[in-house]
Amino acid sequence: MEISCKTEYALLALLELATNYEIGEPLQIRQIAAQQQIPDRYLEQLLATLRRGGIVKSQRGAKGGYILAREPWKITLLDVIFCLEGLETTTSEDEAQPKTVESAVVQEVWQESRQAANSVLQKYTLQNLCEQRAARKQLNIMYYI
Amino acid sequence: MEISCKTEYALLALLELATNYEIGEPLQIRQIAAQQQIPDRYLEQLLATLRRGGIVKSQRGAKGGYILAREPWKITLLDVIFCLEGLETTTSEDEAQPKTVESAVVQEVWQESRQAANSVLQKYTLQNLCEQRAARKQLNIMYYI
DNA sequence: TTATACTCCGGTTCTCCACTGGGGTTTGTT
DNA sequence: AACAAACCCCAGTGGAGAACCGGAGTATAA
Repeated sequence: MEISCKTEYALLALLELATNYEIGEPLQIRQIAAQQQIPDRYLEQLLATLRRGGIVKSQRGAKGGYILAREPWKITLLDVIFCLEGLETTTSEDEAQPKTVESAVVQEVWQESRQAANSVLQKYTLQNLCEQRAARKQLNIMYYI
Repeated sequence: MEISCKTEYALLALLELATNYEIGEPLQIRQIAAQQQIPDRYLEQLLATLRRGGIVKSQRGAKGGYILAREPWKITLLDVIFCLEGLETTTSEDEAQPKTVESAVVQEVWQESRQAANSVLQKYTLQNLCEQRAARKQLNIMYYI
């Protein structure tokens, strides 16, 4: 139940893109990686996944980089998770049919619990996170006064 | 976010123990393993963990086996999960302090989502699962009529 | 044309999970 | 007391996936 490194990297990068969204200019991988301390070659792969998932758009060539594919308040955290982790598990069409009545019951409860977690993740958008970050940075400044 | 094999095995075994709880006689690993199609040497380790966590009690020697440490309605699914997966992650005292404000915000949301999942798992006890199983078996019988 | 920046592909290292095996030790039964 | 059933501890293996790294392209603004 730990937050995976991959997901955290992706969200940190998306936060950078969200703050730059209104400017309209693309952010480059190098900049994001340096800002958030992420290995750049790895971040490259994550952004490629996000692009295929329709979360971000890429601009090739000089002065290129990445931009959010839509407004920050239209991207929920659940969108991001699904894009990153949802595909691989459902590709091989392994429905994992429960064989016994017992395991069916267990999996039902599990699904309900996962649904509860997802509904929380659906509440939050990149915009929300940006606001929370701003509020928290204000707090940090006040501590130093 | 998949249910781990370990957790499912443990819950299936505990369901067996819960149905036998009123009888008072211990159930042996071999019996549980055969009933629920679990590798017995692996189940042995899981039951040892559950014993150290105070979920089950063991009776050594001939006619020995395992019994629930308390009544089935006093054991929640969250108890079981914590016992199985909670310890290992917190042993090495790696508090994983978020370095940046951004990652702190992300982890806060993550924690809220996990809390939502946990509160669902806390609602359900082994007793509940037994009842659901019984209800579902009735359904299965009706399909055959 | 050229430098920039993304894109595709493959490999490597590392950790964890599911599982197996070989010894023990405890304890009820005979 | 001897025995066997059953738990108990420790150690190792194979496969899968995660986190990276690197090279060789390819598109595109300047």
